[in-house]
Amino acid sequence: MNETAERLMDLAEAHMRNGGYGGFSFRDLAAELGIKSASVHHHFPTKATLAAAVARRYAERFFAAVARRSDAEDAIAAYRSAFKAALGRDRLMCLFGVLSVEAGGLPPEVAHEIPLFFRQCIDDLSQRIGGPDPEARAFQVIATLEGGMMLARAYQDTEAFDRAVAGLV
Amino acid sequence: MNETAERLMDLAEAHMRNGGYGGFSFRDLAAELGIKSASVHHHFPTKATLAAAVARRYAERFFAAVARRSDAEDAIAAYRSAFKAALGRDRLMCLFGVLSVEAGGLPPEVAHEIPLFFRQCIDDLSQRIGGPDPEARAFQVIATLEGGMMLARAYQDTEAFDRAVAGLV
DNA sequence: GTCTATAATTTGATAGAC
DNA sequence: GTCTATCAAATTATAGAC
Repeated sequence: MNETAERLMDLAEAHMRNGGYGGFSFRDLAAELGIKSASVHHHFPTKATLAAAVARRYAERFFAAVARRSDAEDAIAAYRSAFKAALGRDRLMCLFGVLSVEAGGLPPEVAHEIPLFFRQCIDDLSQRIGGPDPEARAFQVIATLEGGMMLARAYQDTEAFDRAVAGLV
Repeated sequence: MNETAERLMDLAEAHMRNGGYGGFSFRDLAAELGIKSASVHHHFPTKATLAAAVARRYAERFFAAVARRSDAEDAIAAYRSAFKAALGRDRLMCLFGVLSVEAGGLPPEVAHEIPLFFRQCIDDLSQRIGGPDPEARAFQVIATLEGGMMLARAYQDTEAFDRAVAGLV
């Protein structure tokens, strides 16, 4: 993977997680990188291709982060930490949270990635936690974390996330 | 309020809750109504004006529905019912959930409405529920409900919402 | 790998007739 | 209140030179 291609994915990811799929254009990315939009098409033939690649990379990194944290924390705490880290200082939304709500207007190639991410979240988390109905609990945990990110954006305050997810562990 | 204007708001709301603010154009609305896009501008001068009006109407209706349900249910159950009703058969997202994740790319006029809705949710719910820290609990409930809607969209299955929110009451 | 140039389409919006 | 006509800008994407 080329370094320019990776920088393009970084920029596209940040834009999508802040303003959605329709919130940026190839010209935006090009301008921010100091090249022309035609050059962006050299790395990613279409916007859908780019977005799908960004989604796959996001999922890969996310699950690697969760696995890394699972050494020191229990599973729910690991997911909570991973979501909190994704929120970060800029209060960026989870990429797949964005894609879910915009799903009805996305190219099929991009929408295709959405259930893959959430199924892996639920499956992985279900297997790691105990209790009477681990799958239902996993749904609740992921929902609360995604909703917590949303509230942090609505309030423009990371503390809204902390309040929303404090009761999880 | 004109009947055509209201139909335009209905269409715009459905589009936004399915594909986001960028997921429709004035021409789309006009075609679905059998008129021309220039006529849409007669009712709403700009797209931002229309979206802000839709947001205010959505909030008004939502809180009216919650209040109606609060006669027969406790507060958390009333909010859960209202969110479930909003999700409906078409698995439409909560409008303000959509706007929150897209906030970074919205006209200020539209983004302005976002915290108003969530503050009213949290304030109202906090006042109605008991427990040691009702505000933190309200954050958790709203987050779980919004995230539950998101999961229902991701799975294309309303039952994902039910599983996510089952443990709330 | 980047550029210039450009095509084809869509978009938000306006002017003015009926 | 709706229409025709139109505009200016933006968008995705392609062709071909360097």
